[in-house]
Amino acid sequence: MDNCETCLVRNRAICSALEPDELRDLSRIGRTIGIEKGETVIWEGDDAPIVANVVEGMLQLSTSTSDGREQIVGVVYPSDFIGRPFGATSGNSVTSLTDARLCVFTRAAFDRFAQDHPKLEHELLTRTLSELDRARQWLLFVGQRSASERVASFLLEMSRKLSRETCIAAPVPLDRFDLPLGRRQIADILGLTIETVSRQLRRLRDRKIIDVPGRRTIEIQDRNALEHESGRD
Amino acid sequence: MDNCETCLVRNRAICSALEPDELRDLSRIGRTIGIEKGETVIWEGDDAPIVANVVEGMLQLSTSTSDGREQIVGVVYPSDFIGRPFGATSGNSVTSLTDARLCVFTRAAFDRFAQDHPKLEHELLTRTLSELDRARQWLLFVGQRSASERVASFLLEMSRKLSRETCIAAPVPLDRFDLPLGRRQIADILGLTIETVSRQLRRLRDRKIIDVPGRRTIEIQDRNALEHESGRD
DNA sequence: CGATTCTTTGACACCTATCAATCTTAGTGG
DNA sequence: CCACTAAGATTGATAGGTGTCAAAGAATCG
Repeated sequence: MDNCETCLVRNRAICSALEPDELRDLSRIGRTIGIEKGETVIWEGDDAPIVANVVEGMLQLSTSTSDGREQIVGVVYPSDFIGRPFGATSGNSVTSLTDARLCVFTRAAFDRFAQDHPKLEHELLTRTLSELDRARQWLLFVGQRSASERVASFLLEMSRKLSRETCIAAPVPLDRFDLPLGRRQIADILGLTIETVSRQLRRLRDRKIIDVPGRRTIEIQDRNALEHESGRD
Repeated sequence: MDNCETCLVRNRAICSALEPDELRDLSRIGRTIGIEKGETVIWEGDDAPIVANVVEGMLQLSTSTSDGREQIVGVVYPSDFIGRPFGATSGNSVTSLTDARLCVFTRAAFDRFAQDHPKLEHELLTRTLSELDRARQWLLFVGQRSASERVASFLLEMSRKLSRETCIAAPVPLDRFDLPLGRRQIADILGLTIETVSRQLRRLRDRKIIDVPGRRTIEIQDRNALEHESGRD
């Protein structure tokens, strides 16, 4: 790996659990790669040969059914960990939604390193537990929320997440931002169709809760109303 | 705890990662409790004071929305681990669906023990990773499957799970079994209403794929057809 | 520009939730 | 042992929300 010292996620990724010298050891078995939007780095069903930290960008975790439908089961952001260490096959594909940078390790090397560094494992464990909670929260979301609630929640989440990207110091939700995803992807994330997403955006626009000046630009005009639409979560 | 030697889940729960002497140490900080059907042992939002292994029975993990709807986000079986160690608040309630037996630890004691036993943490980590995969699989399920697919899958899952309960050695799916759940609970698990569940069961019965001799008894008459209904997963 | 891709919009059908009534079962007390 | 009751389950009628299909409208890229 190039230089952990200047790494954007140095203090947020699992590496934060390590001492400087341990970090140097870890850096020796990893390397940073750039990937393009749309690239799939891990395939569902493979026993993926790699694991990685997300340094920059946004990626989707997805599973598909035998009849071709696809559901996005998670979205990961910088500092999140991807891949399935310790020898089980990956249950989902990982595909980048935007251009991205990853700090990757071969699974074998990572497994070995983790074995010798319980602190790292502990950190990974607490993260995984949180991730599990998030997944279950999402379950609630997809299982019981109406299309309008889903779209509203999605916009709010984006507004929060994107602000972290632009300005880590002051995570104030943005009122205007560009979606890094197309309608197709939004629909897959929310478990809806593109048409329904489109119609819901229209409805929010008609009611002056948001504006959609460009195809991918969102401007939140009435945040309270949007939160109300989301079902207050 | 009473006696790990005779414990039903000794070889399947996280304890399986420990040596006999370590196990004895762990047993000193835990104890076995019986709980009744319907009892809630962990409440959503609390920073639950306990964690536990499920020894016997079936419990649900659930989250509820501000407007009172409830979604079951997971079901746990013997040998599964419940609770949220390492100081975060629990994102969901844990309620027993049947009478059950748990092997409980105070969170503080468990956290301390885990710190000194990386093997235990490692085991917990791999389990949590698997659990995460399961949750994401379920997400696909709730997000994209029709009512008939959900009910069919549910019956198949039950047929598998219940056979493990009755005969650990030979996990052959049962063709006739009693559901430990009422319609309300099934509906919550599947993200449907009780009426829809009822109608789907009727439909399967009409087509001679299953029989429902008693309110809670299911008899699978055409397993292939049922698997076909489930969308083959 | 022309072509391709993405998005919006419309009409329609279908699935599931909702509401309401009936039927069944289990539990209770006379 | 038999009403009686309350809870659970089934069934029916209806309405509403989404998906589907089809077409038209923007935007992007060569």
